[in-house]
Amino acid sequence: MPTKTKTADTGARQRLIEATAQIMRDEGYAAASSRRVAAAAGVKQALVYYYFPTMDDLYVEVLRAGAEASLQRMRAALTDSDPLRTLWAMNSDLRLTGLNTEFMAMANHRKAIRKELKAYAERVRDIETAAVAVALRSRGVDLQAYPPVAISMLIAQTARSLCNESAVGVDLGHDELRTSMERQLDFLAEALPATKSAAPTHG
Amino acid sequence: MPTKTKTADTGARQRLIEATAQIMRDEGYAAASSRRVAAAAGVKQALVYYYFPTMDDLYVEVLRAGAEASLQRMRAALTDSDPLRTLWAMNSDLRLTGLNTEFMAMANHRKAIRKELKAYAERVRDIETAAVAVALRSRGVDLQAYPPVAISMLIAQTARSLCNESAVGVDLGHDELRTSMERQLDFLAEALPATKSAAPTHG
DNA sequence: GTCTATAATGCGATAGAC
DNA sequence: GTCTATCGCATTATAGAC
Repeated sequence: MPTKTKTADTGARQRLIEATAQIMRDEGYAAASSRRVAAAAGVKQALVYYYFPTMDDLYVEVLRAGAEASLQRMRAALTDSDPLRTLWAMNSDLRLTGLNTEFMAMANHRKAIRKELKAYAERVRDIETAAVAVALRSRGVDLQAYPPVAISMLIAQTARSLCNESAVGVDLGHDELRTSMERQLDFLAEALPATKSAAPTHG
Repeated sequence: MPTKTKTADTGARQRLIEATAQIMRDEGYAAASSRRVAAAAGVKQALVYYYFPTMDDLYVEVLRAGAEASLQRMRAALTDSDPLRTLWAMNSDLRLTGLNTEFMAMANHRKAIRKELKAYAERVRDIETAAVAVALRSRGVDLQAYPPVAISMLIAQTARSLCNESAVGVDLGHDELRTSMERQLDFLAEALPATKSAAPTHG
C-alpha cells in the first residue's frame, strides 16, 4: 500500500531535498536558493514554499535525511568485525564531510540549523562511542585510561579533518598522519584477531 | 616617516578589513556584504570598491591579514619552553577557529579563497611541524615512529575540532578528550622538564 | 579619497488561478 | 499539487560629481 496515508508525496518533495543537498555540496549553502533548487528538481520556485514554509525548513530536512541515513549505516556497520576501521572509513567519505562543513558554517549563525545539528551530532557520538567501547573492551584495553568517547572523537575528527583539507587542496602531512593512524588501527585490530561472538570457553 | 610612500591609506581600508572579519565571525561570510561592512566601517558602500575590485579581493585580504598575525604569534611562541602546549592553546582560540571555519566553507566553492587558504595552511603547518620536531627531539622521542608533522596536525586539529563543536553547542565527550590530550601533553612536557637552551655539558 | 545615484540581477515569500 | 505573476528588498558593481 504505497499510496494513501502520507507517503504519496514522494515525488517533488524528495527531489527537492536531494537537489538541495547536491547544490550545497558542489557550490555551498549560499548557492542553494529556492530558485536554484527548484530548477534542479525540475519544478517551479513557488512549489518549494508549498513543501517547506521557509528555506531553513528545507535545509533542516536535508540535514535530517542525511543524518538518518548515516545513523542507519553506522548502526549496521558497528556490529561488524572492525568497528574502529569502519568509523575511520565512514568519516573519510568526501560526500558526507563536505555537506557537514556546510552545515557547520550555517549552524554558526542560524539557530534552527544549530539546534538540529547538535541533536544529530550527539546521537552519532553516542553510537560511535558504544561501538568503540565494545571494540576496546574485547581487545583488553583499559577503558579508564582510554575513554571510548575520546578515542571515537579522535578517529572521527581526524578522518574528517583530512577530508576537509583535501577538499581545498591541502595535502601536506596527510600521508604521515594517515600512516600513523593506520598503524594504530592495525595494532588494535590484530591484538585479538578473531574473538568472534563473545564466547570464551568460560569465566 | 609614517606618511608618504604607500602607508598613508591606513584609515578606511584597514577599518574595512577589520569590520569584515568581525561580521564574518559573528554572522557568517554570507552576512559580510559590501553594504554591511561599509556601514560597520563607517563609510559608504561604493568606497569598498575603491579599495577592493571585488568582494572576493576583500575576503582574501581579511584572510591574509589574519594569517600574517597568526604566523607572527606562532613564530614567537614556538621558541618558548613548551611549543606543544602553545600549539594546543593557539588552536583553541575561538576567534581564530571561527574565522577559519568560514574560510573553509568559502574555499569549497571560491577559487580565489581556496588558493589563498591553501598557501596559508601550508606555511602554518611548516612552522608548527618544525616546532614540534624540536620539542620531540629534545625529549628523546623517536621521530620515525612519531613524525612531527603528524603530531602537529593531531594537536592542532583536535583543538580546532573542539572549538568548532563548542561553537554550535556540542560538548559531549569534550571533557574526556581534553583530559586525554592534556595528560599526553603533560607527559611530554615533564619528560625532560627544563633543558633550556640546547647547551649540554658537551658531546 | 569619498560621495550620490543607479543599473542589473537575484533573493525569500505571498496571492491566487487551475 | 503545481503553476504564473508579483511585491519588496538586498546584492554586486559602475558612472560620475565633488
